[in-house]
Amino acid sequence: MRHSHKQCDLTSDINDSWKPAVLDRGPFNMPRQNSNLTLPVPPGFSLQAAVCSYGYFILAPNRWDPGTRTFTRPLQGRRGRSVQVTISQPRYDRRRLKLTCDKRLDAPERAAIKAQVRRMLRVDEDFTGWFKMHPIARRKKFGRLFCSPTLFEDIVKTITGCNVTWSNTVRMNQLLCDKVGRGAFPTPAQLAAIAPAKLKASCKVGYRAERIIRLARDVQAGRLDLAWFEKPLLPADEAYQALLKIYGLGPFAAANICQLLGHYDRIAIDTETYRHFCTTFGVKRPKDPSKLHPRIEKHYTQYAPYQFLAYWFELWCGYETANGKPAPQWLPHEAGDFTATKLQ
DNA sequence: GGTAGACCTGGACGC
DNA sequence: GCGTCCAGGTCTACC
Repeated sequence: MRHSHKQCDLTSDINDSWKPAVLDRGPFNMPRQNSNLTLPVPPGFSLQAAVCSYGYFILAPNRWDPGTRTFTRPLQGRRGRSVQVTISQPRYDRRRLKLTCDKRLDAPERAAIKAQVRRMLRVDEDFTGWFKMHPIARRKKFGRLFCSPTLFEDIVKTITGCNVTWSNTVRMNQLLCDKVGRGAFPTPAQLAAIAPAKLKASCKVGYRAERIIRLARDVQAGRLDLAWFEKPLLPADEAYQALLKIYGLGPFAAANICQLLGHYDRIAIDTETYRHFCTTFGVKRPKDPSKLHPRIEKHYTQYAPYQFLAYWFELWCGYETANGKPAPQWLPHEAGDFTATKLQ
């Protein structure tokens, strides 16, 4: 569990600076200003392994550039303004990430941007136990599953991933950013202000519109406190049961959000899990695949409390094999063709 | 508690 | 080009 683990002390804040940018002089040929930040990371940390480890890195507004091995996306700055951040890991100093922001930031804003990056890349989580248990995963630096800068975005992304093909999930997230978030991922306030019918029509989210907007309005009105789910030491089961009470989240979605919160002792079982389990372990797929749940759960008990990481490692390696190259080299259009419906 | 149907979209397929 | 069917997870009504 993320919050029960020993947290790494990576709070030092050195070398942050702002300087006149030469990247963009703007329409009036006036120099703009940006901020360059540094973020300390633990030994052995790999940016590309942390980013290219879970499908959400492909979803808008996230952008991984395989050529430059940099990650870019807008994050929330002060008073909700959008700050475009590019993250790289310099070869000369693997212990720090370089964050290039397109705006000049003050101290609180720098801290906010860093906190979002730390969440996305799970910089503060301690994976010692997992790496000890799984040497192959340790060699591949696999464990930090990519997630979103906010739990709200993680939940919406999970909803858009349910009951739909992956290519459709990609489209929904792109439209949410383009039509609602002005290029960034929509905030609860932005989504709360839209009528479900309008969201359905503009972002092609179908019946999910009501679920997404009800979530946004509950968060916006303070009826749902998402910070509660990120409390240190919150038991995984308590988080799971509370997630199930959110309208639109069932067992799969709640279990998936649990792993995004750093609780790995529960597997989010969907049709992809059935496919993987049956093909990998030579199990005949029953007419009612939900009968496989106890077998799947029992099989991964050997990896407790990291069941989901062990399962996802197998699945992710399978995707890389199917795609003929490691995830950091995938292009966005290449990542949508190897889920359950395509691989069976 | 268990089950069936509806929800929505894009893609595959048959004509 | 058009119509039909299917996949996907959750909710709700019904038994």
